[in-house]
Amino acid sequence: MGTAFDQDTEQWRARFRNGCPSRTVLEVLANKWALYVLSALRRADGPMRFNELRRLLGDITQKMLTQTLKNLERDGLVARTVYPTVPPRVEYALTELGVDVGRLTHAVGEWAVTHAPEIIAARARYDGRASQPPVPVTMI
Amino acid sequence: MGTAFDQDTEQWRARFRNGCPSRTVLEVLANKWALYVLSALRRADGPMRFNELRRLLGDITQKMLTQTLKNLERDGLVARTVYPTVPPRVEYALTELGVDVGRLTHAVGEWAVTHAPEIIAARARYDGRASQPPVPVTMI
DNA sequence: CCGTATCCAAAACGATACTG
DNA sequence: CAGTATCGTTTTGGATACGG
Repeated sequence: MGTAFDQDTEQWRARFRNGCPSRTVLEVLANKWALYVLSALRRADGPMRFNELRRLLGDITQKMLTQTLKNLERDGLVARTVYPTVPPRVEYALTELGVDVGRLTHAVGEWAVTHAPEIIAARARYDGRASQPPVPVTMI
Repeated sequence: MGTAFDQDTEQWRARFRNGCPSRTVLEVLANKWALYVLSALRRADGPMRFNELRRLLGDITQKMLTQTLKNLERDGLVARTVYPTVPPRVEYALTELGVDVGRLTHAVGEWAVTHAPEIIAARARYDGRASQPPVPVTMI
């Protein structure tokens, strides 16, 4: 028969078997550009056009911007509005949920500002203090 | 000459050029097993041995557990202690920074519990409500 | 202007076999 | 017990060309 410990363990395990919301949220944010697109839209505090985003982000390719925006739209974080003009005009803006995610990423950023230097230092220690490039730690 | 807007834009861009701490933190958490290993060590609230972790996590391979622990150790989140016995005994525990990351992931989990269902619903809407598998949304 | 489609390289992940 | 080494698959990101 299972002990009380086994039951707790099974409960704990169940959270990882699939559908773990923490994982879902991290999947949204963990790809290369999502954080930056979100930040750009948050900064704009209003709708932005496709090429406006592209110029702001600088070195993102069309493919990756399209893909990132599509994912964010799918996840309900960004709203896409198409104006049927010629040439076409497409605007992107944060949804309510997107604004809320922005608060979450801001919290992560706050934590990062104070603790990422410790992570970077730990890495330098682990890597054997050989030829460490000068890392700017004052950014967000 | 640059306008005030251009200067703000350049400042904003500078945060993405490299060394963005938010990115650093997400890199730590975004891989497949880090969150779960962290959670296991947090739950144990003390040192755990390699195979103890392996059994608890269930379907992780040796390779991925080794790799994940190595990364977490490199990032200063987990402390590895080797006892020179035969057979060898190796213990893993959260560092202070690891405990602190635990608080961060807990915050993400809290947000996820309340909002991941909205993300999942948005995906279902976007995907055209075709054959959605029953998703358990009450987990962490 | 706002995308798609295609191809390619690199990285993450997993299965399996072997070692002090 | 606690790993390392190797190999194959899958996923991710980027470059380029083309279309409504």
